[in-house]
Amino acid sequence: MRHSAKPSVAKSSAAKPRRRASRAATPKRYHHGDLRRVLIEAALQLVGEGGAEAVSVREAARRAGVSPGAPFRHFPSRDALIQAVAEEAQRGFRAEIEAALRGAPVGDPLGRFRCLGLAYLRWAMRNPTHFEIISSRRLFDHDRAAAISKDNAELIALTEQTLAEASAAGQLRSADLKQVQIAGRALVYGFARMNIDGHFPRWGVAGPEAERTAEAVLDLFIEGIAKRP
Amino acid sequence: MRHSAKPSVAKSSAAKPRRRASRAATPKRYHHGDLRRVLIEAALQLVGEGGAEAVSVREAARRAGVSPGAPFRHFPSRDALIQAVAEEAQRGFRAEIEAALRGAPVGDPLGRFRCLGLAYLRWAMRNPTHFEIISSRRLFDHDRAAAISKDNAELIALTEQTLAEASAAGQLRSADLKQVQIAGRALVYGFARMNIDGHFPRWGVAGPEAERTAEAVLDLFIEGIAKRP
DNA sequence: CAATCCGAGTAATCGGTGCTTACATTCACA
DNA sequence: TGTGAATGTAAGCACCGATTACTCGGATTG
Repeated sequence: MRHSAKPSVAKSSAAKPRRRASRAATPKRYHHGDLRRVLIEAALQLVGEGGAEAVSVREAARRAGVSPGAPFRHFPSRDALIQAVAEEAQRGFRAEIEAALRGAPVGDPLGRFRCLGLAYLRWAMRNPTHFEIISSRRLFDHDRAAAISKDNAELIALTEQTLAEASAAGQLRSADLKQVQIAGRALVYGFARMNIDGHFPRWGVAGPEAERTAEAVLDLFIEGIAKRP
Repeated sequence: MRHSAKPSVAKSSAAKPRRRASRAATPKRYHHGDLRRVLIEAALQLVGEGGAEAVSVREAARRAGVSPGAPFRHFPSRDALIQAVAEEAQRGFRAEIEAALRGAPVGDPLGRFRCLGLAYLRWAMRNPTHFEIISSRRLFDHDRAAAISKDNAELIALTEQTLAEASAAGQLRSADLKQVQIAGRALVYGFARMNIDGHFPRWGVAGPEAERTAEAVLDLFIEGIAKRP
């Protein structure tokens, strides 16, 4: 926020300095001990409260009980802080995808493709702020975040490969795999963003219902691309 | 932007006051004449340059050649300015949709549905900043923008009705029209947002190619929901 | 034509923001 | 036990949105 649209989030849970677990307890130290970690958590909290643009370095510092300049010892800029949050989120996302893939059917590529889509949607619905922060290019410089770009490229390659296997197994109707892949991505991305952007209330999709709708929509798409007798 | 990430857009095309067309020309007047209009245009320009969050009242005023406080005579807040921009964008969007619908086949509901999707995608691809500003709920209060909400509801009802006609004509495979509608919306919305959010470069979709890809992806979806022999 | 009303501009100011610099404190290792 | 590096604070810059008191000048009147 710029300033006065958020007039006073302030002064609530500030001033609770932590220290290394291996040290004796003294309630107030000059050195924080784990400020970087706490700042990331505070930023994540701020994302959840008002969107990624609402992350303010000062407010994060305030919540960490530290002076406004302190965060810049750990992050060269606000963007770098947000990028760190994004890397955190990306790790969680990747873990979810890989877990889902481990539980996917082995001899059924299209079924694996469905699992991928389902994991994508489920994670996005349950962690909308995390999803938002890794999805929009404007929030930070994706080119600098090598880990995130690499992760994304690998996941894209993974779906590509899965689709290719499905095609080779004769499970697909269309021959243009690239179009199928982009369409699938647009579908899940669009669904996840509709959730973030607050479209679902006017579509009559309530919160808890959204995850089931997500699955139904994904199945609709997959039936659409599958070869039928 | 918050401040120094955009250090000096300034001082370029400022100080060109306009006046009512029906008046004689005097190059500098105390009263601007059409400040509201010029501010909306400047804001639209700013959206195009740095995203909707980069719209700054001061910069808009600067480009209109007017003092920083002047815009608040026309808009009670920054959000109100952005909302005015959004209403402008929504008018253009609606006009595009209606034009496409006039040129759509009459006896072919699914064909009309395709026309709707195509118009949506084409407008979104050609006016990404306009699309962005009406798509995200966080940028302004949609509930206050009655015109936009009404427009949206009407367009949603239109696609619903078109789908119902297609279903009645036996053109659809699935019986759950609501899911088909949401899936279609997620597809086109996701595609449009992928464009805005800068995803296409890493998908190997270049700029001019995007519009053709959009059409192909839409056709893939429609074939997927259509009843086949 | 002159007086005046009031819409629409200016100038100054406030608090909030990202970020930088100079300084202070503490930790960890020699 | 010192001492340098790491990490905090304090102060201040430029910018932002928003408010207030003022001032200008176009249009409406008598």
